[in-house]
Amino acid sequence: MGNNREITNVSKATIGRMPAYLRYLKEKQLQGERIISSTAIAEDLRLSAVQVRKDLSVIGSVAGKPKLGFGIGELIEGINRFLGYDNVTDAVLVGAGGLGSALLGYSGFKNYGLNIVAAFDSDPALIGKEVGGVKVFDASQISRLVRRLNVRIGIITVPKAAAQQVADELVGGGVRAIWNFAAAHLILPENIAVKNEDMAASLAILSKRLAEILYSEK
Amino acid sequence: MGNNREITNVSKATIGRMPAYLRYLKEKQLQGERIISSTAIAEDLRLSAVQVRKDLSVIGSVAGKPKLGFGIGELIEGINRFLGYDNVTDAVLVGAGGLGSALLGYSGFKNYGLNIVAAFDSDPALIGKEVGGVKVFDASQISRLVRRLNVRIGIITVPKAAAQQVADELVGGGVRAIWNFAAAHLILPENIAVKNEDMAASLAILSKRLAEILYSEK
DNA sequence: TAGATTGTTAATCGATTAACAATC
DNA sequence: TAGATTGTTAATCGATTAACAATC
Repeated sequence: MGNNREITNVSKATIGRMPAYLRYLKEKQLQGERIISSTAIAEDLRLSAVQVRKDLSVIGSVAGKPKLGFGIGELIEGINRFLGYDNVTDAVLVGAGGLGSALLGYSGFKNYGLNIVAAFDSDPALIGKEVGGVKVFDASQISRLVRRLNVRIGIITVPKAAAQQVADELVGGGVRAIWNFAAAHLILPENIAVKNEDMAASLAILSKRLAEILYSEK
Repeated sequence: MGNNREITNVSKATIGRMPAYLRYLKEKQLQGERIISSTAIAEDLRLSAVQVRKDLSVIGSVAGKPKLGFGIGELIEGINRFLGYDNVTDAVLVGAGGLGSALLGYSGFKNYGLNIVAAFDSDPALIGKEVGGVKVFDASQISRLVRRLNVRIGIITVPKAAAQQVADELVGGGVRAIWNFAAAHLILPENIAVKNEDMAASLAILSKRLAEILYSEK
């Protein structure tokens, strides 16, 4: 995150595919490959080769070589830089219940440039404990602690009913980006980045696709 | 899920917004409202009024009344039917670890027409136990049990390395739709619906937006 | 050199938004 | 009736794909 110097005129779709490229390329590198063509990437990732080339072109520093392809190491380095994985950003998580503690226990976020430095909950049984190596504080301390720790990213994993208030407190403490796992749509100022992780939306899309498939076979 | 009679020519984007409309309308209904205009919905949900009307138009049965707006009860019923929430579909979940047990403990899926009837794991400490009221079976039984239970939806919450094999076994048992929470991209036949829940992709989009906001203020 | 692959410009496709007639 | 709101057609915007020249 941190210092992505160039300002992004890159589509959300492209940004969203970058982590998948990164995972794929790392795997190839592990298998001892050093060079790969957009055609090969496209085939394995079920994309079109043009799209792969267009996506990869946003990593300013990397250029493919006609006839040969792209240097895998170079691409990995470029994507890491593009996504800001090279310098870690601090975050806090609010709601150390089921989903919250699952996220706290997930060690992979560090690879994605995210470091959860504190958690909050209103349950006295959780306050003061550690979950996934992260200390849980009283939810009443959100604004104060977020400000003191100078945190810019907040993760919300509280029940729907509490989500808006939590969001307001995070923003009050200086948070500028909210990753919202609650099934509630938050009302926030324009200059706050919000990403809703709407499970119901995902499930709806999957279910409709399933219905289509089953229907088309009848 | 179940019996969505009409075949969907509805965009993924529209389908994805439906659960948000539903939540919003239920809330309004709870507040005692009976009628609402597309303008009001749009304002609260930060959408455009035209988009709201276009989205709602896919619910064949519902028609708004010029000057008045839409009947809230009618809309709720229509969206429930559209999304197939009126008849529940069975699913299985593989990987009863952190994220898996969080999902098993989440009672809300039933409202979304999803009923998790069995879980699987390879950890002997979990097999035979119940998590969130759902029994955990040995992962070696996936295909057999899925077939016997006649399940069509599989949820994957295993580590990356195991995801492809689990997917293959689910499909082998007759699953036709996979909700994949593993950071792995699955290779599956054309006629299987897949929805990847790629946390890294979401986080990347959020981080880029944050970087833009912070940059634009400097 | 010949052939494979890149990188870019133009065309297409899909989704959103603007314009406006219909109507309660 | 007058005014607000719906529903639809056309225009715009954004993302993907096709076409093709450049090049190692």
